[in-house]
Formats: sequence, C-alpha cells, structure tokens
Amino acid sequence: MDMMEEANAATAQGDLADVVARANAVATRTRAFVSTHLHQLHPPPPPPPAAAAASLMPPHCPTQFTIPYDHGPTSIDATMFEAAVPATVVDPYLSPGGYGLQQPLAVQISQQHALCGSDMVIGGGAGAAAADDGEDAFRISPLTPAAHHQMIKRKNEVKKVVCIPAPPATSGRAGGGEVIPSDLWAWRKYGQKPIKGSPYPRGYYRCSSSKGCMARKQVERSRSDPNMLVITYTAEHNHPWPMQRNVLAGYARSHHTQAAAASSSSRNQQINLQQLPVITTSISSSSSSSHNAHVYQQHADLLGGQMANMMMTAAGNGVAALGNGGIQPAAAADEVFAELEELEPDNHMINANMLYSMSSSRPGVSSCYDWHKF
DNA sequence: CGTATTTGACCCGCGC
DNA sequence: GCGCGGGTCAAATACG
Repeated sequence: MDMMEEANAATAQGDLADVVARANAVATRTRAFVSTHLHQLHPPPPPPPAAAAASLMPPHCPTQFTIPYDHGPTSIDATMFEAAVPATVVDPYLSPGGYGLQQPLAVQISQQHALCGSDMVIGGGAGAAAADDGEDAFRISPLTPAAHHQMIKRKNEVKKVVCIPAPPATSGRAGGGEVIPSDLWAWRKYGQKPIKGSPYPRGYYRCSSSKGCMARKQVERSRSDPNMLVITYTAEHNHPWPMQRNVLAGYARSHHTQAAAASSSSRNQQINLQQLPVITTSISSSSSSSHNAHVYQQHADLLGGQMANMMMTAAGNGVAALGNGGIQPAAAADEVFAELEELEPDNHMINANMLYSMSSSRPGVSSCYDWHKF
C-alpha cells in the first residue's frame, strides 16, 4: 500500500515535519476514497460561531494533523485518522480557478503512552470507529532513535506543526529565504540553519509582539514535498493576540515583500489570512490537557494555525498560560471570532470539517485518549 | 534612527 | 571525551 510505504519512509527519516507533509500527500490521495465512503456517515456539522471568514480557509486545505504530545519516553504514536465531510459552502479560495474544490480531511494523530506500544499508527477509514479498525489502518514504523531524540528533546514544550502549501520562493530575497505566509502574530527571524538531509534551510522565528513572549516557530520546506512548507510552533504566546495595528507594526517590514508580490490591494495592509495551515500537528506535553483544550484545538485548527496556537494556549495549558495579562479560554475564543468577524464581516464560515475533541482519560498516566465527536 | 534580517559562533544533548 | 546536529545568540548589515 502506497500510503503505508510513504508513511514508513517518512518516519524512517525521523522527520516529523516530513511525516506530516507526507501524510498530507497521502491524505490528498485518500480524499477520493474518504469522500466516497464517508460522506453518508458524517453529515456536515454546523458552522462555527461568528461565521469565520472564507478567507481563513487555506487555498489548499486537505488535512489537519493533531498530535497531542504527552510527556513520556515515547515517540509520536499516531492512532487516529479522522476523515471529514466535504464542505457544504463553497469557499471562494477553493473555487475553480484557484486550487480547486477541496474536501477537508481532518487527520488526527494522538500519541499513546508507552503502555500502548510505540508504533506509529495512522488509522484510516470511516470515522472514529475506524481508529480501531486494523484493516483500514496503516502504520508508520517507530521513529529512529535519532528522530526519537529530536521528538523528546524538549518534551515539555508544546509544539504545533503546521503544513501549508509553500509560496514560490523569491530570488529577490537575500539568502534565498522562504516567503512564509503571514499570520496574526509578529515574528522576528533570529536564525537559520541548514538541516542535515534536507536541501532546504530551517528558519527560526520568535514572537516580536512581546519581549517576554517565548513563542517560537520554525519554518522549513518539506524535503519530500518542496511545495509544502512546514511550520513548527513552539511554546505559547504569553500575551493577548496583538491588536491589528500592532500586527501591522510588526508586519510592515517583515511582510512587505510578499504582500507586494501577492497583491497590491489594500487587503494586504490588513492581515493576509489566505495562507493557513492544511495540516496541524500538535505536540503537547500537557498530559493534563482538558477536554476543552482539544475542543478549542480542533475548532481553532479550522481557523488557522495562529488562532489554534492562541486557543491552545488558552485551553491546552490552562488559564495559567495566560496568566500575564492573558484572556480566559472562552473569552479567547470569543475574541478570536469577534476579531475575525470584524476582519471579514461579509463572509461566512465554509469549513465543514468534522470536529473531534480529545481528552485524556487518565491525566498524567493516560495510555489512550478518548475522542469525542461533536 | 529604529527595527528586522543575516550569519558565524556558541551552547547543549546525544551517540559512539 | 569527541563529534555531530539542532537551536540560539549577537554583531554586522540592510531597510524604511
């Protein structure tokens, strides 16, 4: 089976980002199957509150990955492969002439505790029940020790891997740096390193919105699919979502090139939201993650990595994560949606991804996660 | 002039 | 202990 082979190959390389990118490719190929077999099983969910803007949808939005990374001596163990139903409302970005109509396919990978074994498993098939279906599941072999090391090197940090279509590289930028899609936070690049085994360098960014903010992200192209950009978010923002003007302040310089290249419209003077994750992988150490954490996570994934990041901060790590001037989880979500509504008042949410939430049945020592469909 | 980017150096953890 | 690879620092540079 091609899917399994690719997954194995990816894992053998010990590159989580690559795994995600490959899984995206796999999921893309699987989409036809999913749409055929699952459409009847999963009626489209109601749109999220406040009608998220259509522009929030990525131009290419086939899959989402969620890997709650529990602390423990294990590598990433995928257990879930959730399929979603086609969108019921056409996204302008998905319309013909763009990237074509995509059927969202949510893929969730949860890490199991060592008690559950160390195999990387991505279940495939119809709905949550398929997670236990050995026939439809395809497995990804355990990570190599080196990869394992990389995975757990900072196991106490929350990581979120987002895979998006990579904009065409611009030769005008010094050092051949990536043109990374903008998001709602202000990032400052502080390093770049060539990565062994990959022809593409990895860029390191930290949040420049707040001095004390530990939020970081790494941006690199997938070695297996250069058209995919893998963004790894590390840690959380310890400050509220920057106001629009603040975003612009940090946005003006770091993004003017790509903004100018993308469009000359005044829209780019606001926030370019058209580039958003198609695969979202969460590697969270928060074994005590609440149910709501993942509810927020999944909801947020629909709206983009940054929002997910924000909301995961609010919920995944508890209120404490927002201690310094932060906002409460529910308030965070409300603010996010309000912000979006303000930004895109005329658009309506079009994402019809099936939403699943996950909670640890045994916080701290959980060997499995409970998945909730909603 | 303030801020962002670049890039070589340095640090750290791990495997051998 | 040493080398390797990834992550971060910070001085130099670029840009508006």
